[in-house]
Amino acid sequence: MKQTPTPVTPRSALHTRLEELAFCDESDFKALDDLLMTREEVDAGQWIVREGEDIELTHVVMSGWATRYKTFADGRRQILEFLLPGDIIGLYTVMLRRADFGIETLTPVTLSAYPAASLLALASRNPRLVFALGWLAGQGERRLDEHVTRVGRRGAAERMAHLFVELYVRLRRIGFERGECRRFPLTQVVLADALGMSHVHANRTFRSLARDELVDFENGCIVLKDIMRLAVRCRFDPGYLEQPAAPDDVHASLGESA
Amino acid sequence: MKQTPTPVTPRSALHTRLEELAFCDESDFKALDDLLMTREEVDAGQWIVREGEDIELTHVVMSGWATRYKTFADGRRQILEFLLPGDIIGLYTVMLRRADFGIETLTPVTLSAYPAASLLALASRNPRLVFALGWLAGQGERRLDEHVTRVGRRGAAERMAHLFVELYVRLRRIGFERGECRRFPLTQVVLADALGMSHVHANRTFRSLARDELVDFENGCIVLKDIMRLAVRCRFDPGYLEQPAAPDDVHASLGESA
DNA sequence: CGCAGATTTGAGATCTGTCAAGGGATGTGG
DNA sequence: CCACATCCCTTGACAGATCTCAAATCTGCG
Repeated sequence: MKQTPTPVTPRSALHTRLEELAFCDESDFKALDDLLMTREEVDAGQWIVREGEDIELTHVVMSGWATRYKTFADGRRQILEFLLPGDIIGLYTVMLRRADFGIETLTPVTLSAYPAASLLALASRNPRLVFALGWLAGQGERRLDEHVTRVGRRGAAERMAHLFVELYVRLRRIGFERGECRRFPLTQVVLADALGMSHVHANRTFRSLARDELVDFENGCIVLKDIMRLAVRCRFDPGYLEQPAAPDDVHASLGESA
Repeated sequence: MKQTPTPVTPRSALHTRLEELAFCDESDFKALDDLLMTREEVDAGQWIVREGEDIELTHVVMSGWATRYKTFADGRRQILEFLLPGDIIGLYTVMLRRADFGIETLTPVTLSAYPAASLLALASRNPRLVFALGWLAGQGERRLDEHVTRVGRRGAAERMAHLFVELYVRLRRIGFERGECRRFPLTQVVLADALGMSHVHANRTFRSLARDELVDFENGCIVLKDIMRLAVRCRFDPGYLEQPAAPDDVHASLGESA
């Protein structure tokens, strides 16, 4: 019988995502494991990265929830994305050195980290793995694209429903079971900062969804009650979360060099 | 006397940006030139990439303006970013194969393109160049971050002013002269789609800025009249556009393998 | 218990969207 | 050359969405 103290065992979320790509072989996964030897536990509500800080390590979320955000001098805040297990923080922020965003945990979080140069060293020995990580970065950028359209072109209820469905799909994909992928440790203030609205309006919008029995609030957690209807409500198109395989010529090119 | 038919000679914008990085040597630039041999002229208002289309080539904008955007079935549209000379379209969209965004020209555009596998082949011979391109991708992601906060957390006038200043800074950086970097070939509908507001409100907001003599509309072009006051109006912080050098360990690591 | 943080609700002000209409510039065909 | 269509900018009026201010409730915690 397996002993899994956390819902998702460390590293498995990242493995799960890369396995879907069907691109890396055993030596790649081995190299990844070697890269991610370190483990760090962080409490909820803590900073992982401070805005404006120089970054020397690339972090990988192994378990827990975090947010990446920007703040204004006057206190306004915009959450750029939610970081879930298997997400890499600033794959090339390392190249840029300075982070102009902050990272804060929403729950206790387990992190791994590696220095930028390690990844570069890996490039010559495990090019497919480096490519796969770049592919993860590409997925992150697509989600950011969708976040722009969500905030820019959707009404409040549609916007909130859309975020909920995205989070649900992402959680499912990394192996969370039926119950766990519907429970979000999100405060309504956090929700408001992610969706670009006031916390008062976030509450009203949430209440409205709750009246329609699409969501509920239990024990400080947001709970999705009817994902299908939520998806319909916001005309959710999962295209931007899909994980297509790499083109053949890329396969060929990396196959040689491996 | 130089013969320069276009304000920015082909390829120079990309060169200019990479030179600022002070990271690539002559052999890298040579490899870049070889990569970007093709040239394609596209009229204004044309598609370069259609939404949902499979992409097999990575495009680089050599001259002209284009937009990257997403549309909804009901006609709503959100512009994700403006593409200027030296910008690379979907550096790793190639990895993801399918583009879930469209690219459309605002002016006549000159493009270069190369197949994804070429870049991978380059990785072993010119790792610094590939790194530098990734660094450009990182800058793009930062701009997208800022776009999210702009749309999510700024009022209409502040939002518009902020976009204007960003475009100004980007144009300056790639070598446009004083006059040229203040003239934008933007329709107010385009502005509205970028800023996430209705075209009517975009017009009112623009008029309001024009009344304050911050901008003007001449000959179908938006013209910035007072950049300093625009920057003050939106508390513009250029941090996210800065181009820090790569960390030392990255230098060291790539120096060896070159 | 008392505090701190989170949710919830109301009321009024403000912002923004929609609908509608007019004007100016440009291009096309007769 | 004119008539006409098209595209874009502009404005007004009104409806609706959203923000701010304010206050009440609730919950977990020391």
